[in-house]
Amino acid sequence: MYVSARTDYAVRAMLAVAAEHPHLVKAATLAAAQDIPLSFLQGILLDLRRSGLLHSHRGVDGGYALARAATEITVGDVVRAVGGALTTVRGMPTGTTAYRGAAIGLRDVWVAVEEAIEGVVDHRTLAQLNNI
Amino acid sequence: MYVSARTDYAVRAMLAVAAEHPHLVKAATLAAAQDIPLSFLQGILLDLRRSGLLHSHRGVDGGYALARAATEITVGDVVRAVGGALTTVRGMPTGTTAYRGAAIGLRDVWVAVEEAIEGVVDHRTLAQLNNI
DNA sequence: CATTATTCCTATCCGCTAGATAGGTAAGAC
DNA sequence: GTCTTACCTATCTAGCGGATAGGAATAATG
Repeated sequence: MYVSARTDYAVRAMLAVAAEHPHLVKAATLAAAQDIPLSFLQGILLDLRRSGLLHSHRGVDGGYALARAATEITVGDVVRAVGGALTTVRGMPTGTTAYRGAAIGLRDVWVAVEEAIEGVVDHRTLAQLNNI
Repeated sequence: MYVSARTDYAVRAMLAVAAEHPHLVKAATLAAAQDIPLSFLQGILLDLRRSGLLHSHRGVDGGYALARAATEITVGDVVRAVGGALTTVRGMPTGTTAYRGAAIGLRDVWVAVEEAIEGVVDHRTLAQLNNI
């Protein structure tokens, strides 16, 4: 059970952007505030923009802002935006793997794990996390 | 959220061994039955033995057997045996990471995710999964 | 309108670890 | 002693984490 650096960084960056809503925040500012390698962060921000979670603007005083309200974005949305599926087993989405023999029942365990994770991340919005 | 190949293989191997309890099962038999690379599986079996989940025996008619009853081994036990901590974020155990600024609340989310996963894997025994 | 500074965007390269493989060593049964 | 099997070590490969360099778009300024 492993949460990748890419996923962790993505949620932290989204929270930092949400805290400044609706103002634009520069990638360099996010990198410094959350201690994230800038170039790596830029690739993550690109994924978040393509997934429709962020809006970007170039030029002087450019930066990133939330594409919709912080109350309408969950942690699960962010995880799926940068990682594809919420949960994977050996790189494959949970539930697509074919088990056989004594391991047939294992598939249901991984599915149950995924549902348990969904129960947490799909009910935590960025707005809730920002109200410390 | 990733389940590594190592973890998936470990649980499948344990289920295959449990199905033959209390007879010894050879590593090559496990590899063929569950379609796991033999050499990779041998390293996993070594971890499971060192963690006290398996008992091994060398020589002719050697192999592996459960160290305790299948009713007393959970999926969580196996996951922890091969992966160290049940859940990690960027390679660090959940709860040990230090967040700051707008991301302070994120730690509690990952902790909640870990507890949700524990609720599943720590209540599924090998015996339950073998009774299909 | 052209220039320029700023910023997002893209492509490429490097180190590390997991996944996977092959070969050699030690222990138990006959 | 010989065979079989677990056990250990070394090696190869692909992908993630991270760094560097440059290109493309935007807005301010003269």
